[in-house]
Amino acid sequence: MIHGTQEVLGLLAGRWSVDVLYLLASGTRRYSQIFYEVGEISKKTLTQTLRTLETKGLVTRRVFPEVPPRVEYSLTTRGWSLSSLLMAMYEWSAEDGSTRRTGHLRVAA
Amino acid sequence: MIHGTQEVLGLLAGRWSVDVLYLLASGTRRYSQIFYEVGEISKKTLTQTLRTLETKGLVTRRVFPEVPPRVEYSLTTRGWSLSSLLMAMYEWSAEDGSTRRTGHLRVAA
DNA sequence: CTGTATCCAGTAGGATACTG
DNA sequence: CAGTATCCTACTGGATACAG
Repeated sequence: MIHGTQEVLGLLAGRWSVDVLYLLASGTRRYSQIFYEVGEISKKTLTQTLRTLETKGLVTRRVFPEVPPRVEYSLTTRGWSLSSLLMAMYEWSAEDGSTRRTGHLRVAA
Repeated sequence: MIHGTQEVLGLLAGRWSVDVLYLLASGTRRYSQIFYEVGEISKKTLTQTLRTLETKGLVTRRVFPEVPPRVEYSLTTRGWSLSSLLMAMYEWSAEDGSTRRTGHLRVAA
C-alpha cells in the first residue's frame, strides 16, 4: 500500500505538476499559454515538468510542423483519471477546513 | 482547487511522511520502533518528520517522564482522516495498474 | 532510549542568454 | 514560438558523533 501511494505522489511530484494538470484539465493548451497562465514558472522548469508528465503518461505532446512552431499539450486518459484523485484531495482539504473550524461536518440545511 | 490539493500534498511532503503515517495507522509506536520498522531512515530525519507531522496536526507525541525516556507517537483524528485519502491513492494506483495492462477495469467474476 | 549538532552531497528549480 | 545551455542558490536528507 505504501508503494502504490508513493507511486501516486510520484506522479504529482515537482512544484508545478498539479498546476499544469489542473490547467490542462480545463482544456488543451499551447506551450506559451501554459507558460503565462500558470504564473511564476521558468521556461526551463515548465519544459521539464511537461516532459516528465508526458513520460509518466499523464500528458500528450502534439507538435505541429509549422513556422513558427506550435505545440499543444493535453491530458491523456490516465491524466483525466488522475485528476479525479486531485479533486478528492481538494474535497478532503475543504472538508478538513470546515471540520477543524466547527469540530464536526457542516451538513446542508 | 489547486490550493486545497497542494495543501494535502504539503501534508504528505517529505520522503518519509507516508511511511510513518501508514505505520502509525497500524497502531501507536515508540520512537525506536518507528526507527527500526520504517527502514533506512536516519534519526535526524525521523525526528524531523515526526515533528513536522505533529505541527501539521496529524500525529500526537506523548512523552513519559521515565528513565530511560519513552516517547509514543500516534495518529490524531486528522491523521486518521487523511489516511483514508492515502488509501484512495493506493486504490487508484491498483486500478490504474490493471487498467493499463488490460485496457479496461477488471471486474470480479 | 530519544534525541541534537555538525558537516556534506544531491537535486529541484530560478535567471539569463541563446537557437531553430 | 518553443524550447536549450549554463550557471547558481536553497533545501532535503544522509553520516557521524555527542548528550540528557
